Formats: sequence, C-alpha cells, structure tokens
Amino acid sequence: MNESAAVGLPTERVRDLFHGVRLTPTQRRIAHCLVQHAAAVSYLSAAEVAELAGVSQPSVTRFAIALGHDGYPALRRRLRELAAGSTGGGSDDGNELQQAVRAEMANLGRLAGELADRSRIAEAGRLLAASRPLPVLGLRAAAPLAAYFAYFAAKVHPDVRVLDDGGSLLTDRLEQAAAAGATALLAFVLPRYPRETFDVLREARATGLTVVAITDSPVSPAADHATLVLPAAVGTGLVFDLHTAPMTLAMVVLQAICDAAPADTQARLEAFESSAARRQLFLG
Amino acid sequence: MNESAAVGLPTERVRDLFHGVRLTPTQRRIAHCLVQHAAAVSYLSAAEVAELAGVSQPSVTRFAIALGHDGYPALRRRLRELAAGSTGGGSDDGNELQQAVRAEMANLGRLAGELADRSRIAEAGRLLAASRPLPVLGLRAAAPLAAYFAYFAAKVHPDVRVLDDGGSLLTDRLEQAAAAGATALLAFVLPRYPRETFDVLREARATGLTVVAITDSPVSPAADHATLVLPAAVGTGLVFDLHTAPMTLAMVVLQAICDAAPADTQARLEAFESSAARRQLFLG
DNA sequence: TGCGCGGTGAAAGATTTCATGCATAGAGTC
DNA sequence: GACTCTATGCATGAAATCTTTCACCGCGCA
Repeated sequence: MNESAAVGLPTERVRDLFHGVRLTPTQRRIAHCLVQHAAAVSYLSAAEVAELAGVSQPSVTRFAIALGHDGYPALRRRLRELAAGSTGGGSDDGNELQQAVRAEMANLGRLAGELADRSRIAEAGRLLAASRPLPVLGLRAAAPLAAYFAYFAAKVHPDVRVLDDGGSLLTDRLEQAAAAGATALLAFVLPRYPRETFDVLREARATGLTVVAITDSPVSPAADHATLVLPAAVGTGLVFDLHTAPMTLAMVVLQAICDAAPADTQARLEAFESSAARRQLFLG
Repeated sequence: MNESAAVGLPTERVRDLFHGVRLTPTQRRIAHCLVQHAAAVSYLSAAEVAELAGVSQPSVTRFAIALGHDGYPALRRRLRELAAGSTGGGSDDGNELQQAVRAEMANLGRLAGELADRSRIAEAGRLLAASRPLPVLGLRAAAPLAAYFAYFAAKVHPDVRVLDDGGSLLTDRLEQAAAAGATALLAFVLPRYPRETFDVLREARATGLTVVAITDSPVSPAADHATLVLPAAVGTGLVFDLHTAPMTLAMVVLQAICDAAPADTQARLEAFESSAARRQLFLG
C-alpha cells in the first residue's frame, strides 16, 4: 500500500476507502455508519455493523467486497490499521479557519458546562411549552435561528409563530399572538443587537408576556428585558459571526419543551411522520 | 474536570484483572503477554494470542475462564472496554444534554481536521464568488441555514438569492438566476433530504450551474448531484437535528468567498457599515 | 517402580461469523 | 402498462473461531 502520507484525521482516511467507488443506497448507509463509528467498528462483527446501520448482514459483506477487499474481515483489518495510525497524530494550532472552529468548540464546551444544571433549561421548557401560541422572535442575523427553532418546534407544538421580519407588522403580530393567548416569548438576541429587537421586548413585557432570551452573554443588553436569560457565546473568529452555540442552546430548549409535555409531543411527532411518509417528502 | 472512577493507566487496569487469582506458569505467560500488548490483544483471536504468548490456544480459553469470564470472547470484550476507557475518556460524564453538546464539539473537531487542507474550501470560494447572481438553496430544515448564509453573504456579494421555499416558484427562481448570469449554486443538503432538493439540483446541473453542496457526509445523497461536496456532520443527540457543523462550514465558505475577492468585499462591507450607522440599526 | 495428580497441548465437537444462491420489490425504460 | 434490471433481504452452506474432551508428560510420593 502506498497509502498517502500520514496527514488527515481517521475520518478523512476512512472516507478515502470509498473514494471513486459507486455505492448503492444501502451501501451508503453502511459507509455513513463507518465514518461515524470509525473507531468502534473495527471491533464489531459484520452482523453488528449491519444492525448499527440498519441493513442486513450480507449487505455488509457485499459492501466490503465492493470496496475491493476479499471480504468483511479484510475491511475490518484495514479499519484497524487506520485507527491505529491515527492515535499518534501530531497537533499544532492549524490555520486560521481551524482556529476559528476550535474557538467554536470552546464556546460549546462552556455551554456544556452550564448545562450541568438543568433547572434553568427545564423552567424555560415549561414556560414555553405552556404558551399557546408560542411567538419566537429573531431579527436580522438572528432571524434564521428563530426560523430554525420554529421549524422543529412546530412539529411538537400546535402554534409556533415566527417574528422575524421587522417593521410595523412586527408589533401587530406580537399583539395578535398575545390576544390569542400567548403567555411567553422566546427571543434570540444576538450581536449586533438590532434596536428593533428591544422595542419588541419592551412591548412584550408591557403585554404581560414572559420573555425567555437566548443571547450571547449573561450581561448582554437582553438581560434587562428578559425574565429568563440563557447565554451562549457567539463566535467571532471569522469575518462574520458564528451562531453555533446559540443554535445548540435553541435545540436544548426545544428538547426541554418536549420533556415538559412528553405525551403530547410524541403524538404530534407521529402525526408528522405519517404525513411525511404519505407525501413522500424525504428520501429513504 | 475529567471523570473517573477507575484510576490508573490501562496497563495497571489490565493488571487488576489478575488481582488475587492464582495462575499456572503458562497462564502467567499469557498474562504477561496481555500486559505488554494490551491494546493490540483486544483485536486478536484466541489462537493469535496463543501464538504471541507461545502457548496453545486452549490455554488462552482456560485463562479467560480462570479469570472469571464466560470464555475468551468475554475477556476480549473486557479488554476493549479498558482500551476504550483509556483513550476516549469516560463517555458517561454529564447528562444527556451535555453529551449531545459534546458530540457536537466532536463534529466540529472533525470539521477542523478537514479544514487542514484549504484547497477545497478555496475552490468553493472562487466558484461562488464568481457567480453573479449567487443562488443559495436550502429547503425545509436547511432553509434557515441558507438564510443565515445569505444574510451575511449579501454584505459582501452584490446579488445573493435565497431559494428556500419549495413549489413551482422554486424552479422559476433558479431559471431566473441562471438567465441573469449565475454560474454556481450553493446548496445545503441535510437530513432528511427533501426530495424536492434533488429535483432542483438536477435542474441546476442541466442548466450548466456548478453545484457546491454543504451536506452531512461525503457519501450523502447530495454527492451524486454536486460538483464539489463539502461535508459537515449533523448532530443527532437530541430530539431534533443540530446543524452547528454545517453552519460553521457555511461561514468558512463565506470567508473563502471574501478571500477570493478581498478588495471588492472590503468596499461593500464599509458601505454597509456606514449605512447601518446612518440608520442607527444597532445598539452601541 | 508404580501410582495419582495437576498442567498442557492435540484433536474433535459446538458455536459464531461470514459468504453465496435465490426470490422479491422498486426504479427506470420502452 | 408490461418489462428489464438492479438492489436488497432471507435462508443456507462454508469457514473461522471458540470450547470441550482426552491423552500425554512431568512431578511428588508411597
């Protein structure tokens, strides 16, 4: 085996195994599984990998042969070699892109630390789950995050309303939500803090809504306007801001909402699934 | 910070397996062999260990049973756990939310590894920077990501067009973009892979557009429809998917676009800044 | 010297793991 | 709408791996 230089993570080298080979959908599932569980797979039997990937055991054997090996054990040996070679990898700071990504990992690390105490998150979940409708605010840079949260939240909550475009209509929509029975508002308040966001927050509190704010710091300008502040740092290593930690926190809050009303959410999820299947929305 | 109950190096913990058990000379040879090749042995069969230790294969089985296991495979499983525990650290730390966030950190870590080679990213930047207009595709769950990218991209590119709502209008918009001079398309293709996304991708390639796809795996269904595939894993530790790694990759691509035409982007950024200041868009 | 006994390896039996033939389902084609 | 062709899972046969049985060897002892 010439096998390229020692550069690259195990993931990348595992990926090279598939290079240029045409794979069937089932084989792609197996490949995906290998990439994700690269280290563990080198211990597993063909049947175990099959279960992990949700395919039949013969498919795993055929996959190994499709990649040019004599059989599954040969593929597994190959994976073991890759795993062994990866343990002694060198480490340096890397280029500026890598540094930015690593800084983002650190942000997530701090978030993980805060999540050790679940009580604040759980309370956010209770507050938001109880609000019908549930308005979600995110303006300008925060608008995609609000939409992202709302997309998934709508699968477990009967009435999620995104407030993501500014202007005079914004206040209308907030008042309509309050009139319809909303009791809480989830707000994404991120740099560079659009002025309009705070106008809405003031309005919301005046209307009696409980404001849960996902923002970039416990001392952000949102703190003055929110009942419950959930901080998650924004990455600043690239030209534009990275919102991975707030995004993660958003999904954690959504999980808390699900936990607050498990039976309810489960029923809605199943309804969505059957509808999606009927409409063949997705591949696979 | 770290776990852990079981203190000590793997070697030491392997020794603990023999603790207080009376061993025959042959078994001692096997034990010695285990300590020396602890990591490798977890891959080997009983016969291979036997050869390594210079004893017969049944002796290895008997050794495993003498240590209180059901048989040699059980002992090997035990060794694997020890080996895994020493390399990967305790995976049982923290609650399920923290585990999900840490899994997301791992996704970012893999992404950082891939970014060691900047050539693919740089090429994506060149391809996309050159396209006027620049269509950005993201349907359903991927729509917020497309909007997020487009929000920032619009600050450095004169004509970014988001394609994020499905239906017949989608094709119209794509054709309009192509007619207006687009040469490339940035597509976010994430689980659960809406069918419609692939219709658009086929159409785009038929129109002659270069397709750059940000997707969750190098072997995702997007790979067949894209000129350039940029993978970033999706987090699956919570009820709904986490898109932090694709989001990060999106901003890395945007940075590459800026790098591809630095003077141009700098001028646009300054124009936006002065406009924002004039309109007092933001706090501070 | 003869006898018993624990330890060991060789070979046979049992079990798990892997590979292949076959029928079916689904996509694409005419 | 019928047909072909690929892909997939099931069932079965083949192979590897593991366990058990059994005979041998060396040692201590009467």
